[in-house]
Amino acid sequence: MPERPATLRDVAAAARVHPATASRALNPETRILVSEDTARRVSEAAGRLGYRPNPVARSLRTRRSHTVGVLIPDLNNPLFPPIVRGLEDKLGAAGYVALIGNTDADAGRERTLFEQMRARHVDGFALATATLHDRLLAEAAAADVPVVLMNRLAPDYGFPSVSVDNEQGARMAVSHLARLGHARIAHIAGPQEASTGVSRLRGFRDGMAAHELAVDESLIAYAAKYTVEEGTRCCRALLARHPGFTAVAAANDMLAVGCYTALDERSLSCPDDMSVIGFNDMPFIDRLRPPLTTVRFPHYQLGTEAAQLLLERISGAGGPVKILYLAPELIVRGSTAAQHAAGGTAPA
Amino acid sequence: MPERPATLRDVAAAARVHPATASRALNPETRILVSEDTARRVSEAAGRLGYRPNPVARSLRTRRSHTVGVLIPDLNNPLFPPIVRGLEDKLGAAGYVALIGNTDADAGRERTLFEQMRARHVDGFALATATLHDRLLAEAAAADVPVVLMNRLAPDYGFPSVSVDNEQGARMAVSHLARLGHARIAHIAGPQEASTGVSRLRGFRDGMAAHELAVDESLIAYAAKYTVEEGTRCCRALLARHPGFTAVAAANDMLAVGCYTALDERSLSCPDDMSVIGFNDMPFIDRLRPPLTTVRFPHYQLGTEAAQLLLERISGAGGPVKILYLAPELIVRGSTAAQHAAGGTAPA
DNA sequence: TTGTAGGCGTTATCAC
DNA sequence: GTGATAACGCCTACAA
Repeated sequence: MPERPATLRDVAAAARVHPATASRALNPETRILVSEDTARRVSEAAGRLGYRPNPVARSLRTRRSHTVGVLIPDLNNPLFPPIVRGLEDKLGAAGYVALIGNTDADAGRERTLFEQMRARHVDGFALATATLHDRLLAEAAAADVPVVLMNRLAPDYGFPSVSVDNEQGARMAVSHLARLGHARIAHIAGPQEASTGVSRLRGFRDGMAAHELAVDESLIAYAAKYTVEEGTRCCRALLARHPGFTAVAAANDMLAVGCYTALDERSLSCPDDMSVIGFNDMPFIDRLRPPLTTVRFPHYQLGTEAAQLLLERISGAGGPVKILYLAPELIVRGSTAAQHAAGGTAPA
Repeated sequence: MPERPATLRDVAAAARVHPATASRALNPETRILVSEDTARRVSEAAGRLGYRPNPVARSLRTRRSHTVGVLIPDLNNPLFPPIVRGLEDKLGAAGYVALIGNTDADAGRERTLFEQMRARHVDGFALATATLHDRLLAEAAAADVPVVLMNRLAPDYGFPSVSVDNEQGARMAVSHLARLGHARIAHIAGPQEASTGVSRLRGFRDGMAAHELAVDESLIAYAAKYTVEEGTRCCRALLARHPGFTAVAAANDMLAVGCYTALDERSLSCPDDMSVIGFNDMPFIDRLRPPLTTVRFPHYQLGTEAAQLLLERISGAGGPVKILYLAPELIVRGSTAAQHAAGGTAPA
């Protein structure tokens, strides 16, 4: 057991070569430059001494930290853990580690974290916090930092991205409700500064049109954040206006869960009095009361694909910017039901 | 906008001092060594040039990475995100960042991650994966690496730790069931290589004894992991033995959720036919069907306290090793009910 | 094929 | 109080 961890010099000395040669022998890229025999001697010595290259020194020299910054709204939102795991698993296999930052959807916090990560010389960023008009993204683009967007788009800045086809997913949600006989359908829209918010709203409108259903603008509520509380607030507002709707399509599962609370307050039963559909199919949502009908996409895979794209950018592979869409899938559970004659919250 | 980020040399040149002096002026610890006037000139120049110290170079020199390794079983277990957030928030405030590793309760993966993090020169570890007899911990102790244990204990190795008082919590769970009139109470024990598993089992026994209830060993099932699937498997096994029990105390919420599935399979109603109580009060568990009665402790605070203890160890403050216990709290919800005469799964 | 030399950016340890 | 110097561990022209 070496008191002080073995360094390249130690290995070189043990193999009776110059440190530079040892470096070449140990580095896969340059191993060909060194003779078969010395290469073997060096790696044998390295193994014997338990040599581990010092990544800090390597980073200083190569200006690569093998570290990436990951910005998400909040790890407590169950949507993100599987995405982060996908990302970390893929990055880890390539020798990278992720620094996670939670922005709480606060632009100031986001900027602080971004700066701190840049100061730590991360090699790139995976951002799940992009907004459509985003100063941070503008700066990142100007500074030519490798960036990949997760779950959200920001077409103005030309970054690669991985996300579900939100419009398609929202259309599927509306179609499901329409086929169940619902005609007066409310929408709780997500924040309109995020692409998810506007795309799902657009998908909602398209879906309604496809079924020749009228969109009542008073049946669209706008959530300021993707939180349970905002879902409750929006659903309360819709119920207070009380225009006799029988179903709610929420822009994501958190908002849908918030609806449950608002319905409970009025002793309205889901799905008997009101159908609710979400978006994301986040973990455990299938075990709620009632199990939520929702639109699924593969979270873990979103993470691995994002990692893949980011690694490509970091390795400097120019090529065209890839925009990857994952297919949504409708998951029917217990929160939606056929509209029966007397159902709904008919106007007084 | 400087093309190349400003370095300490640049600042020194701009302030017309030697780099070493600039370093002293900028470093809070050594600022007193430098004259009022030059200190001002240097920081002014630093500000003007937008100087950001290069943490990689600093790490190489100081052998401090301002980075800590965090090992947890699985980020997808909803218990961990709030703990990790507490940890990260506290560490971040002190200029540290966390590297998260998911071990999936696999000793091999754990070792690999540990080694990789050591290779990256993390300044310490926060471990939520400790087992009672743990080679990794033995080595960490021998190597004198700063370590703090989260949620679990390992008394043999003398590390500081933060956890809930598991025995007390388990006793509270049993008392709750006993007061509801349950006498034949089953326990789904956690893995016995983890302190949580043995402490909660001991608390279960103590609680039963306190209420003068007999512990039927055939009513104790042992889960190999803290997963929903294991909970289902264990509950199935208990029901198959069918010894007329009316309540289950599970060693954690995941196991309790697994019970729901097993009960559903037999068309047994919770809480009418069977009361179920969990442990942890993890996020969203209050919205399950039925809402789970459980034992709560403050997750976020566990993270912040662990960060605090770790920072103390890293800063080299010797002192006695602190073992911190957080108080458990019983949270009564809909999964437990009074035992009624005809209830339970009476033997055939 | 291997050795030499220099430097990545910072800080510790000397002198002055 | 400040400057000079060296080193942290590694990589890479360039030279031999």
